[in-house]
Amino acid sequence: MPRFYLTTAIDYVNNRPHLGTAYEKVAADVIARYKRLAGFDVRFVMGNDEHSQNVFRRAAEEGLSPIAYCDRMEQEFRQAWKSLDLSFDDFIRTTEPRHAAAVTEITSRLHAAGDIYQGVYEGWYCVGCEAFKQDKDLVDGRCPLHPQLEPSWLKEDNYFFRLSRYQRPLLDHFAAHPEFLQPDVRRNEILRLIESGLDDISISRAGQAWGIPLPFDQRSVVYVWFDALVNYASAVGLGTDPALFDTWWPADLHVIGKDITRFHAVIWPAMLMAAGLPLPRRIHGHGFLTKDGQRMSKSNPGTIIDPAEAAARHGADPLRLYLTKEVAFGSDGDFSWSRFEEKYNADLANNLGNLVNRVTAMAERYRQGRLTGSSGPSRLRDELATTVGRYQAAMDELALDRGCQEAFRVVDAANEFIASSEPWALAKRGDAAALDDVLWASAEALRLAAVLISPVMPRASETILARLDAPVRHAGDLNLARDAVFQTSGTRQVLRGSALWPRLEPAGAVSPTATTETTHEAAARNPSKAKESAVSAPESSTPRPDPPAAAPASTPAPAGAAASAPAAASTDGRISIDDLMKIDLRVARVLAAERVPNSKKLLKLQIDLGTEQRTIVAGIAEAYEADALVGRSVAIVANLKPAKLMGIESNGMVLAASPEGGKPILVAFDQPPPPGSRVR
RNA sequence: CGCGGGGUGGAGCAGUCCGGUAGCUCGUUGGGCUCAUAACCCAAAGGUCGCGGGUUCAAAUCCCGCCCCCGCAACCA
Repeated sequence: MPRFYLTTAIDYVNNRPHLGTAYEKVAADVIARYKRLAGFDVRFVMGNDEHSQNVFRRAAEEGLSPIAYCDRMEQEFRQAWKSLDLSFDDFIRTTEPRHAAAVTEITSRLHAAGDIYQGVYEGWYCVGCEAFKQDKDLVDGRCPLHPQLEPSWLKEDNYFFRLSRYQRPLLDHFAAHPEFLQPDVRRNEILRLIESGLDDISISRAGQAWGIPLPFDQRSVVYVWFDALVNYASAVGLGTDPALFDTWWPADLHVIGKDITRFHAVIWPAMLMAAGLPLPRRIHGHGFLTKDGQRMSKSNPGTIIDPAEAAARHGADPLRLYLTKEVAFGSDGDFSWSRFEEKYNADLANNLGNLVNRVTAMAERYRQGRLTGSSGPSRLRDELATTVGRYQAAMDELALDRGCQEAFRVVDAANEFIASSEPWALAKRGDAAALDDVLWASAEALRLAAVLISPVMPRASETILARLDAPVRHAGDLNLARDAVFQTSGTRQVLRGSALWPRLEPAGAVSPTATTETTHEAAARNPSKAKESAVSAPESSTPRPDPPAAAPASTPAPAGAAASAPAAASTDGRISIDDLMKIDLRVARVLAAERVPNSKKLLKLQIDLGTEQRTIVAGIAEAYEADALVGRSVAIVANLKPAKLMGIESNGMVLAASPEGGKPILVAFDQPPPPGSRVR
């Protein structure tokens, strides 16, 4: 039996999975299931990436040891994936011994091949990010994410991988294997990148505990990216199980997001070349999902959808169908509930679901469910054969959306066939033989549709096959060559059953907004989680709604550089009146306002505080015209340390409500108080 | 000149690499049918393919210039 080994990107566990992450997994699962359907022995691997410093910090924030935190996240991810019916065969975690063994194996090979050398990495290091920063990443010499922290100039003994050596071999490989990286946009992008020259890359970090030690220098750990890539090999036994490795390596397909193509299409192949291992056959960089046209991002909670919640709403199958059929695999796509419902009604309620109902209803009504086939009408049969061929061609080239369309073309063909052959008229006329043929053929068409759709909607497929009394009805047992073929003869006892996908009625009593509410609420419930963790500095005393979990029984977190507990946070996040009085809130009058050139959100305000005038930069340009603010009274924080924004020093902060996902709304007074008045 | 994506009938998209009838889904309108979840089938209306040049016998597609929209980043103190 031919084999097929495919992987998805492993996920950082510093955040919970969202629909964007789920999109990739669903697509990969559809491919995995399709390959099984097509007769391949499939190994489908997913997993988590756990050696990141973000994870380390995140665990500390939650009061957990890194590994305990990762254990918990594994459960969260597994649960999410389970709710989407993902059929992965293995789940790899980079903290597992088998992974460490593989990383050790690869780094040793690279070292032996002379492709690793020692050097000194020096540069600006931001403690907040725990990362080195390039000069171009710094604004006024400071890390934009942590402007209050002084970056430090660090020197670190580092090991480097001679990536530069592989420019030529990589180009040759790309030339010899046009299918190596898909889609073409990505391929061209990467080719240009390689052609422009490759720098050696640092592959180790000194003085960190969270990671896999370098075999030839235990004081350093392997840099997380280098470590993570190896998972594809460790999951099939590199360094631990040679027989398994020989069976499955090289991978047939890496499914990844377009943002990480360079790691997978440049660094990873070069590593493999250096290690003397064969390269994966194909890498597919898919696009991103947006929510209602907006990029999904933690800083925009309205765009974050919990996959399990989404699947719970109308079932995993319809969600899987949407993700597969409505988004071209490779391009970006959008998800919205209104569109989802539209598609649900069109494809599932009106077409596939209705077809199931009408076919089984006729079988029941005219034949007590008993169908017999002798020789089906050849026109329908031929048409279906062609469609199956197109389906296969599309799926083979990973055009999953087109594959789905072909599957639904089978449904259309069945509906057209029924309309044109009018079984109800045959029944009335008493033409039993013709009626039998039509009923049989309709049921066969429906059975074929169920087979073709099984990779996308495995549960629905099985339900339909069961109702049709199909000889093979378990998704895992289906075989395309055998089961996606129109049978001309046989006997079946068909069952009717209830509607698979009742039509969703728009609006009405339940407003569409009421449904979207759930996600908003979910996000709002835990604002600190929804906020991008990297943005909020560890020392910020943001009140945390969820108290740290009870002290972990396992090893306490090693005290890392920035792993210090949040300062001053008292029991429940509340502050004393003394703390409050530290904040000098004042009324100010806007004397002049102008847009900060080249900025999108910033207004430069000249304000009168009664005793003095100041310049304040406020991020309200999206909501307020500069001119409209002049003369207006605003509330400001007067004793905030100055900060530079777009090169302008801001001395204070204007208070405004910041609705989630919305534009700021200034704090206002019902009558203008004198400038300089204290606000308390 | 920051990086990237996009502008095709009312909506969402395909087609653009490799020029030659502008296609699909939804919606709308009319008709049909009654087995079915107000479903299904047939038909129709509806498009300056963002704008302006150019190449060509022929441009949505190739070339040049421009406009607009959306992400991301730089700026939410």
